[in-house]
Amino acid sequence: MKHDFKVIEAKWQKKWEEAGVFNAVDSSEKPKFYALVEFPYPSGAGMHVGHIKAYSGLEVVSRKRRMEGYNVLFPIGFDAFGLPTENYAIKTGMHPRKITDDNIVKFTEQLKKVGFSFDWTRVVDTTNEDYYKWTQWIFLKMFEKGLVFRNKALVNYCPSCKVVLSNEDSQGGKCDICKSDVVQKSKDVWYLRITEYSEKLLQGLEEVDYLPNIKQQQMNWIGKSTGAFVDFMIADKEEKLRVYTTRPDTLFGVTFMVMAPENPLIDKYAKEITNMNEVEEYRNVCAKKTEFERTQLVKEKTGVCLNGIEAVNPLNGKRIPIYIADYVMMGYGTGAIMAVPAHDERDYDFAKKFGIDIIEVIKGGDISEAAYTGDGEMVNSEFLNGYTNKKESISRAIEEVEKLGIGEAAVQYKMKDWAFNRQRYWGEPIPIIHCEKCGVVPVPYEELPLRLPNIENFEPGVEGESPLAKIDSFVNCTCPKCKGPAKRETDTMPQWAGSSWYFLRYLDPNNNEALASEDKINYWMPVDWYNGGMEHVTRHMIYSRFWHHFLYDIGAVNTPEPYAKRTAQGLILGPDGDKMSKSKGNVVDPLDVVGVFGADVLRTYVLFMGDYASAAPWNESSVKGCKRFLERVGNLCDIASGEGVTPNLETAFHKTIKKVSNDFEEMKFNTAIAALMGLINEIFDHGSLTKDELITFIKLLCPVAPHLCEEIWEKFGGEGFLALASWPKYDEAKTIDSTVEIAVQINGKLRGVVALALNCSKEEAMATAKKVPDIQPFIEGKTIVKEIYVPNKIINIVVK
RNA sequence: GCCGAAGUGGCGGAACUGGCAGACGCACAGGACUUAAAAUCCUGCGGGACUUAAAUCCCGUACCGGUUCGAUUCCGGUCUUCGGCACCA
Repeated sequence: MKHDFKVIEAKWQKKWEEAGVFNAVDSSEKPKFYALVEFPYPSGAGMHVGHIKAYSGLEVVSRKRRMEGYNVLFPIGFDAFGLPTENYAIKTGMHPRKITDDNIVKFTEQLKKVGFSFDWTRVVDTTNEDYYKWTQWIFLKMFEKGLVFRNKALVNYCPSCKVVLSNEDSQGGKCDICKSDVVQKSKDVWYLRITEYSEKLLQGLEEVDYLPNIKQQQMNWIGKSTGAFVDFMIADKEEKLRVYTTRPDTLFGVTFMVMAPENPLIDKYAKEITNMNEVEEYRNVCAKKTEFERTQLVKEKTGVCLNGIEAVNPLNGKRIPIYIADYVMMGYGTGAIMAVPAHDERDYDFAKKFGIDIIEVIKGGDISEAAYTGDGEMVNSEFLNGYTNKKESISRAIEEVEKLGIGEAAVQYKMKDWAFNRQRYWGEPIPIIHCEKCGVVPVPYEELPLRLPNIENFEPGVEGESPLAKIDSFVNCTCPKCKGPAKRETDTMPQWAGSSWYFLRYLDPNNNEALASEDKINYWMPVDWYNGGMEHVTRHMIYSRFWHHFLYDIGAVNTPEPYAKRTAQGLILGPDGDKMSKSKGNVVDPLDVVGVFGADVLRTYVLFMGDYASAAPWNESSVKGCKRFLERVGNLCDIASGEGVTPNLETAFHKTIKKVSNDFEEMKFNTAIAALMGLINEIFDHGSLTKDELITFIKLLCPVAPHLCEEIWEKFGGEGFLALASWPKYDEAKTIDSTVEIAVQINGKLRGVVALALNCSKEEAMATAKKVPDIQPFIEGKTIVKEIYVPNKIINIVVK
């Protein structure tokens, strides 16, 4: 039976929407299931096949859950603030509001055409003032709790976008948006103190079910290291020079100190330093380098000795020189290090170049050749001599350092505070007022939302100021504290702000009193399963976990961790195997596929094309294969008659129900679909099936190709929607064949196959195997050394 | 450099806990149907040897070695690709 996909897809999409089949209810006798996918940025280009794959995974799981009797929340929304829209506004003169609204309409239409089972009554839009009111509210709460601070700092600045970027947005020294080189610039920056949550974010990973590589990446990003602070003294001064080290047990191997060029201590002792000219010159050279140049390109060590001052090793009183060098960063640890050239490659290179002593304190290498970074016996280290266990020697060293009052055990994290402002229009205004008298004053809660003024010119200022800085009516205000004249902050929040809590708003999208009501949060949270891209693991995922931990600490949510489980889909590559991109011209438009083959085929293909978590290239021919499969499913209607079970197919059906049920849970959609293809091949080989079996088949396929399956369900008199019908059950006993074909090996080589009764005895199995004609020549006249029989698996006869 | 994942036919990919490697799909080849093509259906399809054919045998999961009756799977080493981090003390 042929089904016109254009007709049936439109028909069922309309019916589902009218009946509200996929609308979640906020309390229910049923168990709840909250499935979350990363909401799209509504770009002008429209949907990408990548979106389809990203949403299809939990789409299938959500549909299965509904059929299993869960109350499912599977929402969608739009993460709509951001630079591409603003840049488009600058180019075309259109207002970002208009662009965003148009794009949201377009995306909504496109998503609906694919038949996703989203709850369309809960759509959120981060640029809606009723939404960003609460983004601003969270910011003010953080401000209140001291997690927001302002600092003049060298920041990553993109000269092309004219915008300050966070470390996360400038990975590799390139602007995440336009890919131009990022430069360092001194700016007033608003920071969120995410570092306050480093340990919580790390610990939290232990309770959640994330894919191991996701956890690993987050751990690397947080970058915890344990060690100690140690105070060296500057010789003849009352000045401590504190360093951080992971190997306090190598203190006796310290032969010099290095400070970051920016270290303010240098200025303090400028008078003492006899070669200050040289020092200043070096500092200037360093300041011109970008972070990228400093960390990526420079392998040759450079630096300058601070003549006139020296440091003192607190354990043995030795005087050692102090250098400045750009291989030491101001932003990590204390901005100064103790150098142990014998056991650190960087210190070794530096010492060799500057002719500094190298003292071995760990045996095992040849320090005349290279730094030795392995383990070994401690030497030349007084009370540490003889230790061979690194852990023990470190804790002994820390013990001593603490006893002498010259330092303490310490922990450091690589993660830095979150630079939170952007000099842009299309973002949430930062609700802060600058008053000459009162300083920085938060906008009172009751004045939220602080609305974006309606403006016409979106160009940033020449110095990179926000376009809002030009709007006097926005800038000029009265101070909430002293009622005197004051000025508003004109920077806006970064794109990541709105997405840091959106999953809470889905629970209660129209609430005017709170982010979401307590009851709804308690009912729905945490998200049971979150799926998205690997590219968001170190940004969106870290940020939103941070916000959620904070909301938990102020009692606004019920759990510290927002997501119980996190998975990720792999990219869809272009047909040429390269990443899809406009410039390469290898982009596949999902709507083209829907137009030619239909949504069911598109959905089936993106799930069948390969392992869900891996990247796979698009292949038009393979799409046709999925089309053929669905047509064959339609053809099943012609050969379905009668009720009950077909004896020859019974085991195949039970096996398939089991496989599909399990595979969907493990996101192994490709093998689940393969199993259904295998089953349909068997059915056609057999020539007929019962109506009951057909219903089972379409129930299993429904999460993947719901339109076709609903249509068949209706034709065969199904009541209500197939989307809400019961998920098929299998009988474990019936998934097993009564006879098994097992391989017979001689000396581990396959020589024949034998059919045996299930769980048959070893004697019987061996006797049967030895009678097989293929086997006989191999055992005739030989001595049987060993007989191996693994029931239902294998027979192996070892002969000599 | 460090951390993680992976390497299987012409292609995308299967293979439970160590037990018949290549499921399923694509491509390709042959056949049926057709005036013809498309579509559909049937058959074959890792490489090699031998053979009219059937059958049979050998090799084969990046490479080298090991453990085992038996290894794509476990262990040691090497190479390659991808992702992340990176002068982080």
